[in-house]
Order: sequence, then C-alpha cells, then structure tokens
Amino acid sequence: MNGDASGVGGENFDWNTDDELEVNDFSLSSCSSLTPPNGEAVVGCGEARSTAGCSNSKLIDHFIGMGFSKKMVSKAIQENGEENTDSILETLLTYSAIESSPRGQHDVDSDNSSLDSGGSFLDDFSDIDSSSDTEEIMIPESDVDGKLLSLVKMGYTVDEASIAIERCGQNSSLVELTDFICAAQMAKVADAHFPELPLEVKPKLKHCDFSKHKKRKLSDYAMWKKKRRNGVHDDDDETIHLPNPMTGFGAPGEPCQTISRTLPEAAVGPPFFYYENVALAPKGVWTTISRFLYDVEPEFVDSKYFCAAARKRGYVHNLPIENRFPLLPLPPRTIHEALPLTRKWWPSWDQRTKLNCIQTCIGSAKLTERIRKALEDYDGEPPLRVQKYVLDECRKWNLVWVGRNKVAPLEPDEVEMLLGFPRNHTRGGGISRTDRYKSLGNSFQVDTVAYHLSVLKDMFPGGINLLSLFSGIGGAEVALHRLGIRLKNVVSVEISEVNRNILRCWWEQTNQRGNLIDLADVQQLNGDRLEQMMSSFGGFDLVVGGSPCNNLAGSNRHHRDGLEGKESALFYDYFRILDLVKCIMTKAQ
DNA sequence: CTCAGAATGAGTGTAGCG
DNA sequence: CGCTACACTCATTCTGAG
Repeated sequence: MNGDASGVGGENFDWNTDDELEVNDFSLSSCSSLTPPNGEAVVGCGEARSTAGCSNSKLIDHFIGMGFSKKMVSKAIQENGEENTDSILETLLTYSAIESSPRGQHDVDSDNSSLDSGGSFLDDFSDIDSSSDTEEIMIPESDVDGKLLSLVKMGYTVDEASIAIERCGQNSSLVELTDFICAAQMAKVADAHFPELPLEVKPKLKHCDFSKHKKRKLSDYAMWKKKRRNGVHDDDDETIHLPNPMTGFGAPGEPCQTISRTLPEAAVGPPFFYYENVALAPKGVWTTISRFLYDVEPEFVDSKYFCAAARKRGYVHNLPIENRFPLLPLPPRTIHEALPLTRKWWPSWDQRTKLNCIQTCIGSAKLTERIRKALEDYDGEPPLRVQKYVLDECRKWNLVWVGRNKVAPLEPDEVEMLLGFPRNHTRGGGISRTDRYKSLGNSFQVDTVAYHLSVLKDMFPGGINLLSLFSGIGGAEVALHRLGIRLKNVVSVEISEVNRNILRCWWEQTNQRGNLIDLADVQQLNGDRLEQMMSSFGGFDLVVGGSPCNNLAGSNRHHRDGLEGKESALFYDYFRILDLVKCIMTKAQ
C-alpha cells in the first residue's frame, strides 16, 4: 500500500532520550510490551513477576552471554519473571529486532538534526549505555575498531560484531551491521534447530504456531528428528504454506472452503484489524507477522479470483468470515471482458485470460517496437521461437494487444479499473505518469479487500471510525465507501505527499461528510496522540494497513532483506500502533 | 531538476516426470 | 520421493534527454 516509504528512514531513535517517556511507559508497562502476544500468553503463566530487579545474576549472565545487553536483560526479566526463561528470551529477541529496525536506531547516513525522538516505544531502554550515542554517529566509515566497540557497547558480543563486520564488509554502516546481527538472531528463532541455544529453552520457543496446526507440528517435529538422524537438513518446520488454489477462506463464485474459524482469544477485537502484504515473502516472514498479530492465521488470496489481474497477497485479520458479499457490479474477470477493445488484435497463440500482477514499472515504448519488428516479418503465425519471445515479454510486462503486431502496456486508468478504483482516481495533483504507476502498483485490489470488509456493513450501520496506516491512494477507504459503509472519522497515515493529495481529493469529490485527518509519518502516532484522538470520537472500529513490501517483494533485486529491511520493518509500527489502540480500547471499557 | 528507459537476478513455489 | 525445468514477483539504480 505504501506509495513511497523512502525517507521514512530510521532517524528517530535516540538511546539517550530521557524525556518523552510518559506514553511509552504506559505502553510498556500496562500493555503487552511489544512481545509477540503469544509470548505474553506464556508470561501470563508465570505468577512470579520480579519487581525487585534482578537478584539472579547467574540468569543475567546467561543471557548476556548470548549477546544481549545487561539493561535489556534486566528489563526482560522484570517483564517476564525469573522463571520463564523462554519468554525472557523471546522478549529479548523481540527487543533486538525492534532496535535494529530502522525505527529503532539511528541512521548514520541521515540528518542529525532529526535525532530528537518522536517517542519511540523503546524509550524505556533509553538509559542504556548512555555514552554510545554521539559516538556512533561520529564513527568514520572505515573505523573498524570503532564500529566493533560500538556494537559491543550496544550489547552484542565481540564474536557477533566481528562476524557481522566480516560478512558485511569493513565499510558497512552500523545500521547494516546491527541489521545483520539481528537477522542472524531472528534466524535462530525461525530456525527450528536452535543449534546455539541452551537445550532448556528450545522446545518452548517452538511455541509460535497456530492452535489448529499443533497436530501437524508434532508430526513435523518427529519428522525433523528423523531427518536429522539421517543427516537431512529440513528448515521448513515453521513455514506457512500457501494454499492452492489461493482463495483464502473463500472467494465469490469459488467452491466454499472454510465456513468458520476460531480466533485466538488475544486476537478478538475491538478493534477489528486488517493487515496486508505480499504472499510470496521470504521464508519465515509470515510466521513472524502472524506471531506478532496475535497468532491469527493469514488468509492468502490471489485477486485473480476477483478481477482480471493476479495479485497474491496475505491478509491477517480478525474479521468474521461468514456472510461475506462482493462489491457490485462484479468486476470483469478476464482480459477480454476488462479490455474489450483489445480482443480484435489478440492472436490465437496468446492464450492469456488473466493479467499478471500489476507492479510499479511498465514496459517501454521501445520494447513494444522491438516486438512489432519481430512480428511483422511473418504474415500468419510467427514461428514458435518468436511466439515464445513475445509471450514471455508480454507476461513479464503485462502487455496487451492494441493493434496489428502491436502490444502496449496498460494505461493508468486501465490499472485503476483493474484494481477497483474509480477512473482517474490518481490523476491530477501534478502527479507524473511514472508516479501514478508506482502508487497504483503499491495499492490494494479494492474488490478483494472489500469482500473481506463487507461483513462490517451490518455490524456498523451508522458507519465506522477508521485508522488507516500506510494508506497509499486509499484502497481501504475506497473499498469501505463502495460497500456503503459510512466513514465517520478517518485517521490516515501516508508518507507520500502525492498519495495524501490523491486521498484528500477523492474524499472531497465523493462528498464525504466525515472527518479526514491525514498524517505523514507513523512515528507521529504515539500513545498520547492516539489517546487524544480516540477520546474525542470514541475509539477506532477498524485498523487497516498494508505495510511496505519493498524488502519482501521478489522484484527487488537490491534490498530484499526481509522483514528487518529498511522499509518493511515498518510492519512493527503497524503492530505497535494496533497494540496501542487495543490497549486504549480495553482501558476505556 | 524531472522523467522515461534500460539494466540489474534471486528466491520461491509448482508441475511434470522417471 | 527427488530431480528439473519453468513461471512469477506491490523494485532499485543508473543514465541520458529535455
């Protein structure tokens, strides 16, 4: 959804910040402290909550030896109690992940003037090793010893730091190094083998599955042990498998798959939430997302079951799944229905009925010219070799036939139509053609999302209050509007100014009577701000968000870094804000 | 400066087949 | 089962023209 996450970069975390603790104290102490919720379920089992600091120095040393800082360990033990080593570890790993995400640390390349924290939820740790702050920023790129020292001061072991510098290169930034270490630590969690962790914590850490899968897990575990004996490496113990066909809990016109499901207790609203991202993310990503989002099983849906273009996405939500209904009129389901004018030019040897995923770039005019030249030498059917070349390019760039031997990329308004937006939704506001494609390529497929959200219509006849994170061009807003669900108060967070303009423009054009508040940065949304807004109109009914996929998407050749990548780590902000909203709503009841 | 074109693969899943 | 071939993917970065 996010149109342009660049520039959000992590410049806002300050280890030294000792102000602005009020909101975060609230979020950390009275809420679930940013551990994955199922981790907290484990916490709940341990009555012995240590309030008197950490008397057990052996326990502290144990975790320090694993590479965590002393302050962090103390805090985690205080949170979880001394008995629950497994939940302590999980908490620590979570903290590490969040710290090394862009939100959680300095970006050494960024403008130093922005160092004042917008109120990070980790500010509770802001008194850690106070000396390291300005030093990290001053370190020259080539100062290996300085980086090593900084990393050790941040709580990593010398070994971890050395390996990271070796693997990332001596000129790598501290951000890259911490990301690397963090990725390694996260990999340990995802890796079912846990080779370096003490035996006693291994089995419990595997507790990150869905209740309905537990049987399968046991058998898988047995299988893994068997394979391990045979020397076979198996690392997909914890991966979530994509369904085939990818229709989620059902799509209109498709055979019914699941008619009911039971949500984990912690997932039940209010508020309802709806999270989206690419289905084909690197291994382990969806396991992590699901673990954070209250262990809800993702619903994987390919929008080709809703419209004429494929779009494989995963949705984690706590909405009911009974009595869904589609948007009317039903959108065209084939290329020919969607683009009837292309039909007369479509050669018989191009058998496509669905378009591939709509992305952010389009094929060039030069390419269509090359294709025309390759075809024009032949009167009837071109040879198979040429057919294959043309078809491969057509599939890669989503080209359609617009004339004799002539293919062309989709026009922006055709993309809008395919994705379920009103025609010219992204036009105006001085947005370039390139940027229109980019914003559209990052958006929801409205019919798909609307089908999932349709269950809200009967539940909220008076309309809803919506928190929309990473709104992009407003896919969720358009979906709700087209469903006839009144938008009372909408708080929309979107980094891209052109996208905010597009949403504002749509809001005015559709004569919305509600109230639209738009913010640029999720970091502006702290507990204070939320509480203030929620008290003014009585809380949110729905929290929607599709966090940036830049570092998850297969098309990204350069920085497919997974959930800890610069932009995609904003997922943790989605969770942070959702959890804050949950806490405030619970408190208000 | 903006904009469009071009170059830049790997990771993942799956169908088919012996 | 294991292998192989194949299809597909909400992208980034550089360059050159205007």
